[in-house]
Amino acid sequence: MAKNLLIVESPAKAKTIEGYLGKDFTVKSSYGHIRDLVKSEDAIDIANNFQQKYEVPADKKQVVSELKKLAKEAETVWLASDEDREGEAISWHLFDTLNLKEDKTRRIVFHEITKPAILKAIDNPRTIDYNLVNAQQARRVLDRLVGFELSPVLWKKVKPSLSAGRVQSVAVRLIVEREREINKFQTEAAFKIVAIFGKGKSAFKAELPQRFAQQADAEKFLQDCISAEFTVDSLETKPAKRSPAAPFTTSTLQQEASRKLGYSVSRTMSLAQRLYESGNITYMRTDSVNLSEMALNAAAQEIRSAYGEQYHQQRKYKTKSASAQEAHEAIRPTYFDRHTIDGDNAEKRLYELIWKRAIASQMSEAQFEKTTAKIGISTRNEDLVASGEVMKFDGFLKVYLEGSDDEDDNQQDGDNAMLPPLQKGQPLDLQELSATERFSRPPARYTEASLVKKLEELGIGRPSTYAPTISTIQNRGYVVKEDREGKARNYRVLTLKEGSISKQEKLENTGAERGKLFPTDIGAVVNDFLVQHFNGIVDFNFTASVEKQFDEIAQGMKEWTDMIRKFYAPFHKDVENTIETADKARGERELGAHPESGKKISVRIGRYGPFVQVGDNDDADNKPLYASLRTGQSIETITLEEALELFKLPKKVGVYEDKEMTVAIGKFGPYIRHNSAFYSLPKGLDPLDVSGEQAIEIINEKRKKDAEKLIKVFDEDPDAKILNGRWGPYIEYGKQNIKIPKDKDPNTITFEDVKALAGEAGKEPKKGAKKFAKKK
DNA sequence: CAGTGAGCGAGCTTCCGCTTGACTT
Repeated sequence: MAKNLLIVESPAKAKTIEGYLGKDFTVKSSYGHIRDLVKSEDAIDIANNFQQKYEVPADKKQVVSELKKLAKEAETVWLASDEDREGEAISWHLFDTLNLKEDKTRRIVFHEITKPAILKAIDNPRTIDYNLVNAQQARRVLDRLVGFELSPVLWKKVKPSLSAGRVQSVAVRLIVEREREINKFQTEAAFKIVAIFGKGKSAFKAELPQRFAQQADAEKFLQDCISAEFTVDSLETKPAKRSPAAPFTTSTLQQEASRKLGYSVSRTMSLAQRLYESGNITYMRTDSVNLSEMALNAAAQEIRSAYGEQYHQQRKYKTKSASAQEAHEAIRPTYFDRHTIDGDNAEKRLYELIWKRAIASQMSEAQFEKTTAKIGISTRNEDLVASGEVMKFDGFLKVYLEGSDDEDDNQQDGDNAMLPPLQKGQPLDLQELSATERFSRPPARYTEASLVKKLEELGIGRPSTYAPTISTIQNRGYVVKEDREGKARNYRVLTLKEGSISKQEKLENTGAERGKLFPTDIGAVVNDFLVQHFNGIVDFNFTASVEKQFDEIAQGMKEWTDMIRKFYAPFHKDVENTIETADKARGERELGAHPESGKKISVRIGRYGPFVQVGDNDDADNKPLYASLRTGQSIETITLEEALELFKLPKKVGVYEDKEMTVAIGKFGPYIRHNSAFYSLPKGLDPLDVSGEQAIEIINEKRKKDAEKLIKVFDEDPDAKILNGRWGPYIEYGKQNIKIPKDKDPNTITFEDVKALAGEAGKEPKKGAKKFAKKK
């Protein structure tokens, strides 16, 4: 029996540490927190100094009972959870739940999983820091109070099942406000002047630093240049350098994997988890950019042997973020000499990204020579500017260049190009001069990753919660991640070539978005409601200000119950006030009057989502008409014309086999409905233009395709079929799709098998039953 | 993927942070 039981938070960490410590130590994991506040209302006794009621959740019962048993048998129990607020609380919960004895328990901490760091920690045990534990309790209690008092207000005033919280509500607010900035953005157009000098290999570009707002001024500029002479007025060459970025934290890894590999935040995290579990990288939930001494040395050795001494430059990075708790190292490869790893493609790519970033962070800077030439125009006062860059030493760029969120492509023009040798006073030969109309751009919509970046800047959320928070706000229907098509836009180009000016009108696509976060109407209404009634909570500085107080509690300078009491009294009053006095929030907006009937047209949120209403509710003679908004439309931006369009559908287009055919637009686009079946319209076909003949054709074609997929229909029930799907045969039974088990042959399956496989859910599974099963 | 949109009422929903698997496709 091992004399010592050492408990860490993560099982992968436990395995590594066990290898360092030898036979005297059993190393186990708590799998994170082992206790939480009970779910019920009485979790916090407000009248009794915010006394909390904790319980061990069902999925942790087994962990706790195993740890209890091992703790009883051990001589000494070492609590080695992370050295931050949550980690300290985990140690305390373990101490309390496992009934540990003070004289048999040691609290130790380390920031890196290396043998010397762990041995050093064991030599320097301490006791549980109750100030830090209290800071965590304050954090936990505050979040519960805010979340569980605010959410029910939304159920009453907006819609059931909604949620609000310190973190998620600010995330939604950022997206709602960004969307409004974009909506009200006024595009400004101006003409950008670009000249091309010289021919062939010695051709280069120069730009006019200022732009012309008016076409006439741009044209005048081109006119003046017809007879002008161009000379190099000045030449300046300056050295420039670029330094590598710090190794990854959770947030920067998510951003860079999104930019360079196109991974969603949750995909990145699950891939990283696999890399961590296979021992290839250090812990992936961290806010630290710090590397251990051991890692610094290993990186140095690898850089020297792979690239040479001149490429190495030791660097220690400091965290910028004030909220960082730095319980771990930065994310780095466990072994720097592994340039690549075994695993699937996605894992490999993420590993290589992590490897390159960590290696580059210990490399020398890249050196450039930047040349700027000013080119005078004999007929004008302005100068054209040409700039070029020559790399003198690649340094860290040999392995890695950080991506950029900036999608601006015109900015980069000519920036990295090389200039031919030039001399001051040299006359230049103009090949072409163009004035192109360019437009100012609204702020960019958030991607998952850029939202994480913003939240981190605001100190809101933690590495372990960025990905879940983004899922939550999408699951609640506050935000959708979508592609949206852009719009065509005309722009003008004036070109001076061979002494004459030509004018052109060109077409470009603008505003197309891929994988961006858009607020829904319900998100906007909930946000406005919270901003109006609970401004203090959804304030961008709320978290920062409570964090400051948590820090004071952690330093023993403040009583946690005092802090919570001071917060709770006015907050609770607001809650009660709002329940009593606030109107129901529906986001209603009047669009105007119907052009023919003069009836009022309005939009608002209803039980089933945003819709348009024509006519008044209390008009007894004429019941109002309703139509749901389509994907991409919102009650904030829909116009009267667009709203009226919605009433043109669904439209009856004819009769086929004695049943009506109706064209409508659903969640997945336009479709024909016939005899309770759905048939999607082919792309490009305007749903308002579909004729009866076209509809019949579409229906028949779909039937033909379905018939090809069909393997068998059961005699006992025609709703039970075997079909050929994307991944092979499967059973369709009513609305349920069932995978064929490996031990069954699709050709010999009987109806009895189908019923057995369908199980309790049966032919028409209840909505609730399915949802429940998924949750469990 | 339709249709719906008033109001009643039972019984439910909900937070943030720390961890992994167990699910289906």
